[in-house]
Amino acid sequence: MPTNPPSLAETPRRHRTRQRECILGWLRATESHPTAAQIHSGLAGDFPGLSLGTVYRNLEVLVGQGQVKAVPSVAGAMRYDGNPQPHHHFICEVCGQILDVPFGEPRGLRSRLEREMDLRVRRVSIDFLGLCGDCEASAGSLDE
Amino acid sequence: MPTNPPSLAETPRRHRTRQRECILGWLRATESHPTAAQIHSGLAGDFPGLSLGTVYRNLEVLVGQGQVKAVPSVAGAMRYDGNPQPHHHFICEVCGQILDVPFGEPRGLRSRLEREMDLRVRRVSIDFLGLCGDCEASAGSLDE
DNA sequence: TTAATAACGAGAATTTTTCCTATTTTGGGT
DNA sequence: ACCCAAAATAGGAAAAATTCTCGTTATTAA
Repeated sequence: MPTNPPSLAETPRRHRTRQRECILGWLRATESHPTAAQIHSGLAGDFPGLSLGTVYRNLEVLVGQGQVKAVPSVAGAMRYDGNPQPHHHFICEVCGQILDVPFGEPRGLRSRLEREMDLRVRRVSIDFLGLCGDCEASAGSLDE
Repeated sequence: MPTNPPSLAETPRRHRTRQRECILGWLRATESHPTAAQIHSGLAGDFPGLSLGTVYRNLEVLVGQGQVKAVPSVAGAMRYDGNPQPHHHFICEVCGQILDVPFGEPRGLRSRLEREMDLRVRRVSIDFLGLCGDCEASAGSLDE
């Protein structure tokens, strides 16, 4: 059950709603790559009645439009990223924090795969796993 | 809630159990990067009473030992990979299939990040997203 | 204004994952 | 071979994450 088949057919004409704009705005305003539940409670102040289902529904739409990226994590819930620019992530294996990586995809990577494997690459996602500065500092003293 | 803190302390002495060996064997024998539920039902013939909890528990152990890799997916459940060698994945956005990529990490990638961002990289995971050969063939005629 | 329909909120339903408990298995000494 | 404590198991309950249903409301274009 993948998300978006590459069909360009019948795209519904989206209505602009306060809810969707707030979700997108909130996501753009944070660096934290939150879960759907975190977005929901973060918005609870402005939207006393915002439902979690609405958050999920809109994230799906925004991901489909390419305005938001879904970041699957090795542990726990899906994280969402309001940065639409192509970029990669560093994930701290201790605290779970996700950081944006300030450089792009190595040149020639996707064409190499397409050349070797008869398939079409549409995007490349690179995750760096390790210890963030803080966690390295506090763990470094114990085992090394 | 990340999986394995980098503590090298108290590793319990594992017992060898038929269940765990079958899970690992089954995973090594397939190319398909199955979910925990698929492993469970795939093994149901040999183990009439194998519980899904046992599958999850053992996968967790095997991942901790580095014998199995957990592959988070953009949509749906966690996938598991019995190939312990460092390698990367291609994921078909249409059929969801996961394929192993026959080459490794571009040189200098992790050191570049460590140089730029004050952190420790322990591994790099590259996912190529796109259309597999079959799906490209059947979709190519519609929208292109 | 009105018709068409996208989106909403609430909650039920599903799916995925973890946790708990009594019971069984394991490996190491006897 | 027998005993023991630690570790693992099945099974089911429970929690967490996500999707779906449905009656209602909001948005858009005509």
